[in-house]
Parts: sequence; C-alpha cells; structure tokens
Amino acid sequence: MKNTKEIILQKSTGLFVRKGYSGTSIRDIAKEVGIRESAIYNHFSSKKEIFAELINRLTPESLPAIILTDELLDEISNPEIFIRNFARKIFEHWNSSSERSLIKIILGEQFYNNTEIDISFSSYYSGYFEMTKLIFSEMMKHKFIKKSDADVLADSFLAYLFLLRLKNPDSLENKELIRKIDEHSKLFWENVKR
Amino acid sequence: MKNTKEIILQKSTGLFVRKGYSGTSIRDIAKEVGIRESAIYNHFSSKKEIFAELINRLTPESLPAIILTDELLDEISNPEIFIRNFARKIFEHWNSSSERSLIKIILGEQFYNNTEIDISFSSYYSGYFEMTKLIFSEMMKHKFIKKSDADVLADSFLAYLFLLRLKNPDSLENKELIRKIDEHSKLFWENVKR
DNA sequence: GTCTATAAGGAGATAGAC
DNA sequence: GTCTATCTCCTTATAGAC
Repeated sequence: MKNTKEIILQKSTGLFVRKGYSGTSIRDIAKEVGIRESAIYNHFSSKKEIFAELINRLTPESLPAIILTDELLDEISNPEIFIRNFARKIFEHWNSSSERSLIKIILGEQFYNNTEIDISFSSYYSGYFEMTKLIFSEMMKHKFIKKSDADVLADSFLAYLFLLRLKNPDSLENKELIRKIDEHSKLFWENVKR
Repeated sequence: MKNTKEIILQKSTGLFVRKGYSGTSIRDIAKEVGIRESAIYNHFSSKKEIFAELINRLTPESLPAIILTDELLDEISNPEIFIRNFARKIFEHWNSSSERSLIKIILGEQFYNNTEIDISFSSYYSGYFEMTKLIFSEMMKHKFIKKSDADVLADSFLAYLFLLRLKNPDSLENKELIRKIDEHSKLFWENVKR
C-alpha cells in the first residue's frame, strides 16, 4: 500500500499530463486522490512544489546509464547492428510510460511562465544529443564511419526518432513503427558507412 | 487603426503563446487590450471562441500555395538545388512569426482537454508530410532520386528541420542555422541521389 | 461599444478540531 | 493526517447605464 504522498504524486502526474499545470487544480488532485484539499498541504506546501517534485522524479540522473546497456555496447564493434539497436533503444525509452509523461509535460509547459520551474525541450534534448554525438565522434575516430559534422549527424539520427514519437503520442508497441525505425537506421548507416 | 476585435485577437495570441490557454484569463486579455473584461463580450461570446477564431486565422488554407512558390519550382529539374531551397523554405516558414505562434500553441495545448478545439501535432504535421512525400514520389518516378520508402524519406527530411525549430524556439535568422540546414540537405541528397 | 456593478463559483491556502 | 470551515482573491460571464 502506497502512502498518500506517493499517491498525490502519481495522480497529479496524470492530471498535469492531461490538463497541463494551469489546467489542474489542487481540488482536482484531492478529488483524484480521495482526500480533502487541505490534506494535500500536509505533504506539499504548494501546487508548485508538487510539480517540482514530480519533474524531479521523472528526470533520470544518468541518461547513458539507462540507454547504453551492456547488451547494447557488446555490439559496438559491429556499427550497423549497433546503430539499429541504439535507435530501437532510444525509441523504446521515449515510448516508456514515465518518459511519455515527461515529454508531454515538457512540451506543454516549456514556454509558459506559469511555474518558475525551468523546463525546456532544449535542455531535455541535450542529454540525448551529447550522448549520441559522442558515440558518432568515437565511431569516426575509429574509422567505423565517414568523417562529417557530428552535430548534424547526431541531430538527424535523433530527429527522425523524436518525430515518430511526436506523431504517435499514445502509441504502443507497433510492428510498422519498428519497421520504420529500422528503415531509418538502414538509410542512416548507408549514408555514414565508409 | 485596427478595430478592437483585431486587437483582442492579436493580444490574446501573444498571451496564449506565453501562458497557454488555461494560464490566460479574460482579465489578462482585457488588460493588454486596454478595456474592461465585459467589453470583450461585445466581440466574442466566450474565451473559447477567441481561441477558436485565433487558431482558425493562424491556419493557412493551402500549404503548397505558401511553400511551393514559382521561384522554388523553377529549380525542380535540378534536384540537388531544389532540395536545398525546399529545406530552406520550410524552415523559413516555420520560423515566421505567425507560424512560431501556431507551433507553440499546438505543442502546448495538443494534449489537453481544456478546450474542445481539436488541435494536434499530427494533423498540423500531416500537411507538410503529404506535400513532401508527393515531391519525393515524383522525383522517384522521374528517376531523379533512388527508389525507396517515400514515407521514411519525407519524415527524415522534415524531422531534422522540425528538430532545429524545436531546439531554437525563439531563433531569428542565424548563419549557423542555415549552414546546418544546408549540410542536412547535402547529406540527404548524397543519400538519395542515383 | 465601453463602462460600472455584480453574480456565482473556482482558485490556492490556512486555522483549528479530532 | 485528515477533517470542516473559512479567507481572500481570481475566474467567466451577465445586466443595465451611458
């Protein structure tokens, strides 16, 4: 059995995702949790604090630790396979329930002054970008792939995956989607291989 | 001198972009316009109606008419140049003031149930997708480019441009940005040419 | 077309009993 | 830790004078 604080966080995540920060009231949250509004204040001192805590929990400490699993890195000497699996892994991650929530909240709130919480797509994305850029830079150094602009390479690799994510906000696992991701990886590989 | 209705639409666009639909009140709008809240209701019957009218005005009737200018189509027989100019044109369009507003509002509101207005990234994007897919399909038919999956091609062409747009929500003209767009077009062309 | 005044309810947040 | 009760301000919207 979860304690009330956890339930508040869980329910308010759902509400913020569906209705946005401004569109969600303490009243809404209390109703979903099944307590009075005043009881919320035993656990959080303000609505903003709920939001901040929730963003904090949704944000992973280390992205590479999540994405670059041993299983994935085992294939690093086979760049074609590695690129395919890397793409699948990133999309799978973006398709996870908590990451779907985070992306929706970031895209929904990034521009607004309603919270003083600093969230922006740029800072969200930069973790993925730096990681991907590093991988391609290393691949260039080891002559696995052609020398070219690593920034553009990383962006064009990730952009397609993120677009698929945007186009399918509620998508589950889907064979056609995986086919497209693999097709993208294949085209990408044809383009960068030496 | 604009009339009040136009000023309301103009000011509320700015507010919806900055603070979102739920985060913007009739009071905010009235204040920006310089009239009382009640005076708003001489022009619109509800906040929702302002929003609907504004989305309607921001949505172009025909996308191809805006993007596929004669100047652009003159180069169609030179696919490398056409692709470069097409990419530049789309980004320039996405970077225009009214389109920046529309994109921000769509990304900010698409998931929420706060308005009954149906806006989603998917339907916004599909106009660009269909147009781009058609162009590449024609290019394949005329053997200007290699035969491959036109869906994946169109998405990967547009995805990079849209990602740049997302990464730079307030960007103005920028040489580095144009260089990246051109680099993307070049890589893309190398990949699809026969 | 804009104003003042006001309704009727929702917002975030607190005090104090249990 | 949750409740009832309440505060104060904000919300959308309307009525009616000018």
